[in-house]
Amino acid sequence: MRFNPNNKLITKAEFKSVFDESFKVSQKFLTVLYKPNKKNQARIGLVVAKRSVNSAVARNQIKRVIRESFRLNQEKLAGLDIIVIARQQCGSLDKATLREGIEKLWEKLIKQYKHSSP
RNA sequence: CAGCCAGCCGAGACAGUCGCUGCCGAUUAUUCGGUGGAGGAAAGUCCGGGCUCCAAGGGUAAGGUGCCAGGUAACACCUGGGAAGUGUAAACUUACGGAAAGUGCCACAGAGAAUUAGACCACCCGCCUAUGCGGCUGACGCCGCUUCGGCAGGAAAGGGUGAAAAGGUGCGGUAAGAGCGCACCGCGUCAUUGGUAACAAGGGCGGCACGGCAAACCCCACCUGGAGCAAGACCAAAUAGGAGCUUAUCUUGAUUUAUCAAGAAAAGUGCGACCCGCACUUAAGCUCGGGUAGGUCGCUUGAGGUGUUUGGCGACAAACAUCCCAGAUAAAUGACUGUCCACGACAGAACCCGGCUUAUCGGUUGGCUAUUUU
Repeated sequence: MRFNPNNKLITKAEFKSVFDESFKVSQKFLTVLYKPNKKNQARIGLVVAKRSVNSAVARNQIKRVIRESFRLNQEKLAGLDIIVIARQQCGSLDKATLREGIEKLWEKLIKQYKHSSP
């Protein structure tokens, strides 16, 4: 399974459309916004604010873990535009906990999505 | 063993699987193969440059640097030297120009704090009063000494205050003292010698004048135009209207009723600190095409690295040979599994260099110093 530029949200407009009208799933460290995109692949955008995670190394780490997890799970998420927002305590987590967290969120998201649009 | 200085290395090592990205090649329209892919600080953005765009002139302001010589593209950096200070030493530290141009400040304490400094205690001479003792006298008294107090002086040596009390130590000197005199030290000044210089050395002269603060204003010398890659250049949807050129405004009066004469200006913009000064714009007509989203370039071959030789105490420079070593753009350089060990710090390029500063675990190399022991 590959991870292409096609799988990314790039422009301001794309981000804005998801922020404006979306469904939300969250837990303590992460928030996920999603919106159907009428395509047969998933697209992801990452938001890790400098305000919430101070260290650049930690920011990179978070993005890499989430992107890797998305790559492995993208087939299940096909047809959605997704934005993952890191919350404040995220910088203190280790990789394993973070991966576990994001995987649980994917499951929760899929459940909610299928329930809302049968 | 204790310490000082200088340097080097590291997402701990190896293997496998799955990915991301620049370039090259093939295939061709999305894949495959090869190859490259974070740091010593990539950080703070504190200095100095390159590069890009903007800037008509004059003046003012503001800021920076500050022992000397050199290095450098340049510097607030580096090297060598001087001076002062710290340390037994190796070494380390220093905003290290001017207080004899002017202004200002020197709290508290203290008697007195900066230009004739300053008598609180204690010291000394004199005079007066009192007390005691001694001597002389028949007596009144007189004289000498002691102690206490007062008055008028002398004196900057002692005590005390303070960050600092107006050269220091010693001897002489004196009523007590004092550069009052002398010796040495310090200071000032004059030339000499050594050094490119900062400065140093010894010498002559001067009894000493010139307190500290310039990280207070200030003076002197030198330097600085502004903004930054979201710079800037090019291509270019939807929507919305921009730029250039030509003619000019208002009030009053006169008449030939669309002409003449006189008077009067305002606001904004630009010259990215301010002032002066200057230029342009406002309404109408004509002509012509640009800008936003997004994309491409800028974007990595450079004051480049490595090696050798030569010059120089050194920073560094020159010559020759050789190498190409991240270039992303919501932003790549990663994830998982296994084995082993000393169980892994600080931390992520964003136009590029040279420095400084700050963060930081562990390993390792070389040189040097002191003490103890042999």
